[in-house]
Amino acid sequence: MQYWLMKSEPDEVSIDDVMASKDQTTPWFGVRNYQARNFMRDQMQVGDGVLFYHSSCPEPGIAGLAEIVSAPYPDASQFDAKGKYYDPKATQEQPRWISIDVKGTQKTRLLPLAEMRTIPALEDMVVLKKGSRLSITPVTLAQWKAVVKLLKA
DNA sequence: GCCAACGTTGGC
DNA sequence: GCCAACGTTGGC
Repeated sequence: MQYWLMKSEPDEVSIDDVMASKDQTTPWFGVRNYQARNFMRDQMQVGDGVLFYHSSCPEPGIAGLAEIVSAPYPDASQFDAKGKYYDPKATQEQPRWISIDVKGTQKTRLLPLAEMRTIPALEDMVVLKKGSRLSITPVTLAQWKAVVKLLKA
C-alpha cells in the first residue's frame, strides 16, 4: 500500500468531474512522462491512496482524495490521431503510455499549495520541491496522514 | 505573460 | 555519448 499525489488540470478533469463520473471512477490518461508512467506501471497497486491535486489554475492545491482501482492498461489517447495526446510512435502492439483507473472517494476543502508550504510535516513532499513538475509523485504515510488531518481541520 | 526548471530531440 | 536547442510544466 502506497500513497501518491496526482496532478490534474481542473479545466480538463477536476475533482468534481471525477465525483460526477460513473462509480466516481475515471481513467487517468494523458501522462506523457516516463517517470510518471513508470510509477503507474511498476509501483501502483489497487487500493493505493491518491491526493487529487489541481494544477495550472487560479488556486493550485489538493482538492480531494481518491484511490487506485485498476491495474495499468494501455492509454487509449495515444492512438487517437486527432487528439492532443496522440503519439505517432505508439502502436497497438507496442503501446508506450498507460492509464490506470482512479476512483474519487471524497471532495475535500481545497488545501492550497501556499498553505502546504507552511506545514513542517510536508516540507519534504516531492511536489513542493523547487522545479518539481512531475505529475505523479510518491507521498509518504506520514505526509498522507498530515494532509488528511489538515483537510479535516 | 513571464520565466525557471526540467525533459526530449537530434546533429555530430 | 555529448550537449545545444527546443518544448513543456506550472507557479506566480
